[in-house]
This record gives sequence, C-alpha cells and structure tokens, in this order.
Amino acid sequence: MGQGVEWSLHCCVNMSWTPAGEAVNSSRLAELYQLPAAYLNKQLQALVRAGILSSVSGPRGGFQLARPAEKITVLDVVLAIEGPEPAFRCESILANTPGADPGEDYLRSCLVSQTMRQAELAWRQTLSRQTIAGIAASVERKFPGSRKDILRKLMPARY
Amino acid sequence: MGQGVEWSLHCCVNMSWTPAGEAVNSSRLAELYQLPAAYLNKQLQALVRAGILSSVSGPRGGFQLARPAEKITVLDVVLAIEGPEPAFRCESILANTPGADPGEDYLRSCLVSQTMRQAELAWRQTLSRQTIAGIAASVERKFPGSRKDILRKLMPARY
DNA sequence: AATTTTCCGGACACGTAATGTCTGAAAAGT
DNA sequence: ACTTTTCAGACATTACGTGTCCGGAAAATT
Repeated sequence: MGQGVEWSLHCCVNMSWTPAGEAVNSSRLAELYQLPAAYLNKQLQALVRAGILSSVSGPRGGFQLARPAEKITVLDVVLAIEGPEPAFRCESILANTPGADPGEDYLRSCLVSQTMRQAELAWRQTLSRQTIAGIAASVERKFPGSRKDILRKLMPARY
Repeated sequence: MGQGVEWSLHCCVNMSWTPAGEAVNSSRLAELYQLPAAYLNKQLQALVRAGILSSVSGPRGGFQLARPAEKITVLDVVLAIEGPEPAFRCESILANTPGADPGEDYLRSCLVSQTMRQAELAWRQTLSRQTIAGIAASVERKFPGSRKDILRKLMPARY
C-alpha cells in the first residue's frame, strides 16, 4: 500500500477542522509533516477526481473537503488513492488447466478466490465504518489542543 | 499482492490430496496451470522456509505439506509469501511535525494508524479461520471428481 | 489589463520491488 | 563412484511507486 494513503488521511482530518469555504493550499499541508509538496499535491488531485475534495485555483485557493467529514469514510479515501481493484487479483489460473471449461466463471466459482475476496470484504467493511469525522473526534479527545495547533499552522492569517 | 499467493494456495490444496510421504516435484505442479516452473519453485521455497512445506532432493523428490492440512491456515500461506509486515506501514509522519514530541510512540497513539491496523486485523482474522483442508473440502463438495483428476495429473505413475 | 498565486496535468528521472531465468549444489538411486 | 533429478540461491529484467519539473489554466489582487 502506497504512502499516499497515510498522507491523505491526515490531510483530510486536518481539513475537517478548517472553516467551511476556506481552502488551504497544498504547500501548507506539506509543511505540517515535512512532506514533498509536489508529490502530495499529486495525491490530493486523486482525491479531487474521486469527489472527496474540491479545489479552487488562484490566490487564496487550495483544497477543502467536498462534503461533510461525517460523510467521508476511510474506505473512500483508500479507494481514491489505491484504485478500486482488490489487493488480491484472481488471475483465474484454473482456466489455464489443459482440460478446463472455457465457459466457467472462475472468479466466482474458485474457492481460493472466494476466500481471499471474503477477507478483503471484511477489511473494507471495517474501513467503511470509520469516518474522517470520527477520527477527528478521537484525536480531539485524546490530544486536546491539537486542533487549535493545526489550525494555527494551516491558516496563520486568521489564527 | 503478488501472484505467488494465488499459486501457493492452489498448490497447497492440491498437495493436501497427495498421499503422505510422497513428494511431488514443482515442474508437475507448474504444468497444471501452465505456470513458469522456475518461478513457482521459488515461491514454494518460501513456503519451505516458513515451515509449511518440506522438500526432498534427488529422484522421486519434490514438495509436500509439512503438517496436516487442517493445521495450515490461509493466513500462514499469505504471510509466508508476502512477509510479516502489514500492507499499511505507518511511517509516523506525525513525528515530523516541527514541534513534535520525539518520545511519543506514534505507531500506537496515531489514530490513523490505529484505524488501518484494526482493518488489517479483521482481514487477518478472516484468513486465519480458513484452512487448506477447509478449502479442499469445499472444492470436493462443489466439483466432485476434481480430486481424482488432479491426482492423475500430479502422479501419473500411481494413478 | 497585467500580474501574481495557485491548482492541474502531463512528461521525465529515479529507486525499489515483483517477476522471470539461469547455473550450481545436494541428494537419492543405480 | 557416477548419473540423474531436484532444490536452492544468484542473476537479469520488467513494472510500479516515488519524486521532480515544467507549461498551462483559473481566479483574485493591483
């Protein structure tokens, strides 16, 4: 799994604290954790294409959440970065056996494929039950003051 | 996730049908699904190092399960091929914030890391509940005769 | 209208890991 | 002891993730 997932999740949590209608530019987000700005920007573009973030160009521009943080699941972010394909891709090697039935749908009938798919489903369900807002609330409970701290670093003009 | 996982699982299921004490060589296993023989051999080596398979050299040599198929979980095979590290590796980017506490254990305290780890735990638990013997039994129930078919192709001298 | 700021998208370079191949070492049977 | 069979590790090759850079478009300020 690429590191863009970790970066994106932290950025989304931070943006859930910025006031609505105010965008934050990617350079500022990158400074927070000393990340390569250009590369982080690229990852955020993927979130825009997925409809998770919205971007505005020009001065005072940047990124912001496209919908309330309660409506953004962790799975949404992961799929936006990693793509929709499952980690285990069944190549249907059973179809290559010399005497195999070419009409069979081995993606469904293969028991190995079913087992791996079931596990991946459990993984996705766990991630789909956690939202950005939920993580943000836990952070505030565990580290009081971190929200104001982030806000001061992200928008020093207003705080 | 590498394809070696898919290959290994199918091979383990097939070897759960071979008589105990009889090894099957990797070339024969590769023929079954038209896989590159040398590369499959390499993956099986990893299973040997993990204690899942045992190998014997020389004529009439090959691979066989090192313990009963009921004692081999799907997770065992996956970890042997993919390694023990989780798919999501937390880089603890929180530690890179300018005013961060260097003594913090961000792998535990970071909520993002916790969320991803929890999902991966669900994934592993699902896989650890499925055994090679369980898959083999499902295959026999769903495709009667496939076991004898495999056996005929793997050890034509005996069947 | 010009300029500045910022996002956007693609092209390019780099490093690492997965994939695939090859040759040698070890073991068993003759 | 020799030959055959097979595993085992080293070696090449390819694909992908990572990171950089540049030109273009959009929007606000001057």
